[in-house]
Amino acid sequence: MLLAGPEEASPRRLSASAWVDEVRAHPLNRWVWNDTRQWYPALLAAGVEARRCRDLRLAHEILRTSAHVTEPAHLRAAAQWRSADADALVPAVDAAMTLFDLDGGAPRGVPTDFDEVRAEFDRQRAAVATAIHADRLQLLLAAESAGALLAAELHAAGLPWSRAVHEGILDDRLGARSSTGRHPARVEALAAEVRAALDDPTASLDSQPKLLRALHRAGVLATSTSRWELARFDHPVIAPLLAYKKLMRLLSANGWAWLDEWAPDGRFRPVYVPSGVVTGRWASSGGGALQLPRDLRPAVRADPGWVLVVADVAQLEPRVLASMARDETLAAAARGTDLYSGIVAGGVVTTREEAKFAMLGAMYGATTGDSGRLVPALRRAYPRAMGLVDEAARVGDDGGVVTTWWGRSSPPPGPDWRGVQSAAGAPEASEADRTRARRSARDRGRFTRNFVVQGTAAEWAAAWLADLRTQLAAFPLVSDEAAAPASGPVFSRRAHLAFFLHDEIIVHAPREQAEQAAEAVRLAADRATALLFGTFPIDFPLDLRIADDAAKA
DNA sequence: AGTCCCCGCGCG
DNA sequence: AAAGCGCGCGGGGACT
Repeated sequence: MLLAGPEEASPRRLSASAWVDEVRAHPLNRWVWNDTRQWYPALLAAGVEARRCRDLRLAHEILRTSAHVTEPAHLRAAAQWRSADADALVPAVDAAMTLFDLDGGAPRGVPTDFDEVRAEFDRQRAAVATAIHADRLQLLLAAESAGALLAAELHAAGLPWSRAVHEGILDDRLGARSSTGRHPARVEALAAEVRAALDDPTASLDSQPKLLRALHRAGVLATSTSRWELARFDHPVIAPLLAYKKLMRLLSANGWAWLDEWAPDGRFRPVYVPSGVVTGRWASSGGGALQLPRDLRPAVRADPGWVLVVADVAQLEPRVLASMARDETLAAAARGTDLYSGIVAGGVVTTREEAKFAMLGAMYGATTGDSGRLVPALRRAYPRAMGLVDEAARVGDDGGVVTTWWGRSSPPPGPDWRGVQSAAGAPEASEADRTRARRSARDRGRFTRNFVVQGTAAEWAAAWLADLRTQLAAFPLVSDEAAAPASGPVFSRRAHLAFFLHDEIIVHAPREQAEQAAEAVRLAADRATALLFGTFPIDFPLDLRIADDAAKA
């Protein structure tokens, strides 16, 4: 059951087939539905695109907790719309789903009943109407919903993936694949080297406790087996062991098994989870889409006659911070392409690396080490920007809630956190109680410090994506297959988004649309900046290239 | 056999 | 080299 139609008109009930016809006839309408994941994959498979929507499930989550919503009581009472309660019931995106299911499938997840869907839409409109910064919340809900559409489209499109290139990298790095169930040749050779250096022919290298004991027996008194700690030791076992660990990582995370499971047909199709992170960042599920190793990027390869437009934003988070805080000094340092060089040019620190670690330290809450040591210099140079994150940390430390530019609020502290704090305040509290409470308050302060920046950066990225997606939807189809019966996503015949990772996008484009797509990417970034920050003088420069593969320069 | 947690490492 | 934020995943091991 769907609630459909432009929001100005009165909602109507539609059968699935009537709805498909309706979407085709009125592509510019905004469709309101309970949960994009429940309907859109099947529609895409049927060759139907939705241009705009309101995803009530995602919007509910934002509005229920936003500090800018002054009257949340009705929304909060509608617990059936909470994702956390409903998610366990939502079928996997890839579940065999046909258009018949749209009418007859057993309803699961958030409510599908027409009247309940309409009631939730009304609750949300009322909540926004009385909210502070209602205009920003509207933008957030629109961007969030566009993200929901895009997530389904990205999955349907897939990231073009060359099995041959991937296999070539594996052969090159790991050596020949064993046919006898053993590790590949180079991995086996390194394992033998490690065991020889340990003088322990049966040492187990893949079990952390066993490896640590074997190292101790050989005189390497490490406390962990992490790469950073092992690298400090001067012992013949270290070099082959680190090499072994590196190769084993490639083998287990992105080896032949990964290739067979996640890119069997020349497309990598992760499940994207918009707002899967509390800050509003996307998460992903399956295949490790958010952790594709740099070394494997050459395997991302455009189809014949197509190219990739690969673009990322340079230093997105510090630029967002400067804009939120209206810090014109930091914004001036950010002018041009490299914010960190701008900080050095301002005489704040002496090297680009120092500028980078100081800025990361300021946004993450570093207190010790080189990073923590450099933060005070930044605080002196950019009091407005640093004041914003310091204040966010103070609020979190104090048990409060912080909110992004467009109105997404951090979760309030849970009962465990409050329990630790109140225990430390009791008369009989021990020093250990107070220490634990201070540490937990600081931990939360670092979280809220980062939340406002990471969350607003996610909003900038969402605005960028939504604008770009709309632009690309107007590109002409390039093949003459339009006359053929619809099958598969329509957008696979024109430039379309194929990947998104926090501050980076990949567009897969027919060669003749490449320049136009690249221009759309740039224009979308400029519009996103204006949409969030108006006329504040800040640059969000893109690193953009058009290439056959996505290898980093 | 299934479930949970830890460790380590990949990404932004 | 830097230890500060947010994730997902695979492997091992402890437990039921």
